[in-house]
Amino acid sequence: MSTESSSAPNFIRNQIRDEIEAGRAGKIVTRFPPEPNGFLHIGHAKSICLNFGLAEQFGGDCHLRFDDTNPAKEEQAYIDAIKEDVHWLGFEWAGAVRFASDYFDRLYAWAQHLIREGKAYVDDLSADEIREYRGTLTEPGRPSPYRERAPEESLDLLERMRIGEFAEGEKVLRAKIDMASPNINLRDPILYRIRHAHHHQTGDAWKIYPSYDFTHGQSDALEGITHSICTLEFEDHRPLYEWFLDNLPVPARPRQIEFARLNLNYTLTSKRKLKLLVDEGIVDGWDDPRLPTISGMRRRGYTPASIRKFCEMIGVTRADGGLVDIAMLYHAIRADLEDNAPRAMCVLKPLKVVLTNVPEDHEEVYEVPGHPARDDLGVRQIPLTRELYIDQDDFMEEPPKKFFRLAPGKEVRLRNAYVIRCDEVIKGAGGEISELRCSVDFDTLGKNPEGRKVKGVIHWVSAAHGVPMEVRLYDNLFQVEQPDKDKDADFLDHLNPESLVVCQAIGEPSLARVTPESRFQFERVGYFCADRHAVAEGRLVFNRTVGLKDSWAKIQKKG
RNA sequence: UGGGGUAUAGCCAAGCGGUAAGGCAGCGGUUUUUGGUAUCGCCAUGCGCAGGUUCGAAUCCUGCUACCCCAGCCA
Repeated sequence: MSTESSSAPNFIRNQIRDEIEAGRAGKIVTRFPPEPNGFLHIGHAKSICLNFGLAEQFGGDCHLRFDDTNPAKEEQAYIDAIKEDVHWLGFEWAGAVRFASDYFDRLYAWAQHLIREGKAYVDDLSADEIREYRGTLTEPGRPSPYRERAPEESLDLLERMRIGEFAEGEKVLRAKIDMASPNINLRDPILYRIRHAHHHQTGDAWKIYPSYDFTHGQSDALEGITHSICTLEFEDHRPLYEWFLDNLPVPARPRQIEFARLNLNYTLTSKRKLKLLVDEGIVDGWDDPRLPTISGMRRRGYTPASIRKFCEMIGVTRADGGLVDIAMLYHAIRADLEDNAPRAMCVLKPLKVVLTNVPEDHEEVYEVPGHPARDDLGVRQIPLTRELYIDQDDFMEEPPKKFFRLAPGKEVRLRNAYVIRCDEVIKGAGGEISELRCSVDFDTLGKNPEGRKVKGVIHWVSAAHGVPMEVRLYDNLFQVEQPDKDKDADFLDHLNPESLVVCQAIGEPSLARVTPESRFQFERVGYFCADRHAVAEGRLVFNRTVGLKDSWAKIQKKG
C-alpha cells in the first residue's frame, strides 16, 4: 500500500535511515497524536503520511493516540471521525487506539514523584498573577511566593485538587525549573490544572487534567515511541519534553523531531477557524466539499491515493513560512482520476438543439468505451435522438476567430456521433437564445467529413433520455491566497461568493444509477463525484472535484 | 532591544567541498472524435546579502539582512 510514498527522501527519513545503518536504532515506532477537538484536515494528512509512512518504510509501527487532556474542547464524535479519516486515507495503526488519558494514573504518580523530589509545587497564584510573574520575552520572571512550599503540603493540595476540593483556577501544579530562563516554556510550566469537566474517556474520575507538556513526552515514552514527530512551533518545548524524560523514571527515551506545517494558498488550516465556519453555518458541516478537511475532500471527490501523492509531492522540511500552491493538489487528483475515472457526458447548462433532418421517432444507440485507455472500465450506451442538449458554453452567436465550437453556419462534431451544422438560432421574447436548429451530416459517423476539417468536438445528451441531476460546482472557499494573513482583519471578508454554484444539469442515461462516491470524468468539463449523502438518499447529486485543464479559458483571458 | 528556527527559480523541493535533481505553474511543437490525456522541447553562469578559506564553495568560516515561532491554567 501507498508504495508511491516510498521514494521521496526527506530529512527525517534520512536521519532514521542513518540511525539504522549505524546500528543505533531498533524497531521504529512513531505516532499520530491528534486532539479530538475538530476534524482532521490536509495539514494532518501530511503528518499522517509522514508518521505512518515512516513506520511502513522501516518495518516499524505507528500508533494512533488521542491527545485528550482538555475535556472542555473534546468530543467522542471527533474521535470517531478521526479514526474513520485515518483509515480512509489508507493507514492502519498498530494495536488498539490509544489515549493520553490511558496514562492519567501514571502521570499523576509522576507528578507526585516530582513534588517529592522538590521539582514541582502547587501554586495558589491566579492565572493573571502567574502571567504577571512569568515576565516577558525580554524580562525574566519572578518566583511565585508558593514556590518553596513544602512537598508534603503540595502533595496534600494536589490530592485535594484531584478530588475536587477546589474551584477551577484556584490552584495549579507547576514544575520548578527556572523562572529566569530565556525560554519561557521553562519558567515553571503548568503540569496540572483544575477542570470540573466530564471527560469523554475517563468520565468524572478526575477533577484535574495534565497539560500537553506534562503528557506528551511521557506518553511517548510509555508507548516506546522512538521518533516523536511534531510541527515547528513545538521546537521551544523540546527542552521541556526532555526535562521530563530526564527527571522521571520513564521506560524509554523518545526523540522529538520537528518539521514545518503545511500552508496551502486559498485555504485555511486552522482548526479554530474551520470550526467557526462550521458553527456559523457558512459551510455545510465539517465535510463540506469546500473545506480542506479530510472528510470534506473525500466528499468533494479526492481519492486517498491523490492525497498521499500530494503529501509526497510537497515534501517534508524545516523551512517555514512557505506557501504551497493549491495547483499541486489539483494536479494530484487530476492525475489519479485521468487514469481511473470512467467517462460520461453531462450538460451543465443545457441549450436545446433540434436536429432537423432526424425524424421525430428516430433513435440510434452508440456503444462507447467507459475510458479511452481502460478496457476494464467497460462500455456504456449513448442514445441519439432528434432533440438533444448541448452546453451553453459550446455555442456563440458571434464567435471569435479561435472558437472551435458551434456557431451559426458552423460545424462541430458531437462527441461519439455525427458532425452537425447550425442552421438557425431561435430566440425567446427577451432575445435570449432558446434553441438551435441544426442538421446532421450522416456521412461522418466514425470518420472525418469529406473535403473539410471539423476541429471542434462537443459533448451532448439526448433530450428524451438524459437524466436531470444537480451538479455542484465547487471553487476555492476564499478569493485571496492567504485569508488569515492580516491578523487584524476578518478572514470571512475574503470568502469567495462563487465557491458553490449549483447547476440543474442533464447527464447521459448511464448516470441514472450511480452509487455514492463513484467518480467520473464528465468529458470536456471536469471530474465529479456522486455526493455520498444525497445519492444515498436517492437524489442524483454530483460534486465537482476539479475542472479539467482549460486552455480555451486561457486563450480567452489573453484576449 | 530575550530565546528558538528558516532562507536554492513564480511555488514546493533535492543537494551535505568537485562545478545546480525532480515536481507544480508557465511558454512552444507533435498527436488527438475530450481546447483533456500522452509526448517532445524551453524555463537558476547561479543557491538571501557581503566578505573570507580552498585548485575548487549552495555546501566550510565571519558579519549582515529578511521571514517564522514563543509571554494559554490550548495542543
